[in-house]
Amino acid sequence: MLTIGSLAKKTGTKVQTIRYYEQIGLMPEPGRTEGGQRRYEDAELDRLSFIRHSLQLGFSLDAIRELLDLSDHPEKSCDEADAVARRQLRQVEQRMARLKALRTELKRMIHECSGGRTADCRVLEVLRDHSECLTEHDDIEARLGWH
Amino acid sequence: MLTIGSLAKKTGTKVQTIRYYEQIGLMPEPGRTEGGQRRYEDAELDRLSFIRHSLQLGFSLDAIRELLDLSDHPEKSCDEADAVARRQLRQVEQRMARLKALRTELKRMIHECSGGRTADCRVLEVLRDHSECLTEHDDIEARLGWH
DNA sequence: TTACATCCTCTAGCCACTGTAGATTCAAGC
DNA sequence: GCTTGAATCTACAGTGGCTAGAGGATGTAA
Repeated sequence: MLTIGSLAKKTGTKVQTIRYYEQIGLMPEPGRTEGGQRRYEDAELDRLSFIRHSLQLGFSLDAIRELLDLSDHPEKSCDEADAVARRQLRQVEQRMARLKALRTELKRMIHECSGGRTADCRVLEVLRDHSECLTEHDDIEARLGWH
Repeated sequence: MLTIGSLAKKTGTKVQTIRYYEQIGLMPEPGRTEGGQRRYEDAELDRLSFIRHSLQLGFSLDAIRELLDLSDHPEKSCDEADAVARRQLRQVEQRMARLKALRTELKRMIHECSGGRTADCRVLEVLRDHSECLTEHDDIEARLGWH
């Protein structure tokens, strides 16, 4: 039997975050003491570990919900879990490609700037004039995805 | 003289976004018609282009505020602008390193999964048990940064 | 003048939390 | 049994960077 605080410590989660997961239905409603405090079993520790680890691998809470559901049904085919992971991999690769382009542009900008007054600053100049960019980066998408 | 709609079209921004930038003080309050509609000058078009382009390069609105301020003072040293860009580069490189580790782990997970029932699914297994991971990815930081 | 696209303000929602306020409960020491 | 103080409880507001919608006013071309 774990208090919410020790569950938090064991999983590297904040207490409020656990309550938040319960609120959005990712964690089940746990048992309570007479006084109304939450008490957790090992199954809930496992579930939370699963959630946190999946988050660390970049899955969204929605994707995690899907994965948990699959995990709860051992007799189902694992094709779906596989598909979720592949989708995630694709996203990661897209973000990497995008970051690579950004890095190139930033490096060039910084490299070309040789100090002096902001009036002549290459960094600011490039920011002012998109046409100075070598790479295209017109689409600002997936801004809520992180990493 | 541009309406907010044509400014939006020219810069690839949504109308509401422009109003939002005004609200947070990133864009100045423009002139208005008698009826109260916003009308923009070329200077404002330039400023918005600067903002959008910087966003595409991954700068936060706060960093952009700083850059705009520097750009408004041509006599200042450009060291600061340089520093902002370098900071951004560092962030981009950190995110790339992190994504690379995630990609490795995801690929391994997917590769090892050979179909069948979810009970035996390697994807789910790895998610369940962190110790199966080769790379470390304990810190979930910078979740608000995107790309 | 009439139609209708565009504009206005205001509010709420997105994700995945985080922080705070003020009240209650639990466990250990006396 | 009593006191203390840490941990817990609920409820709500805020983060970044927008986005969507309601409900009404304005601008412009035919």
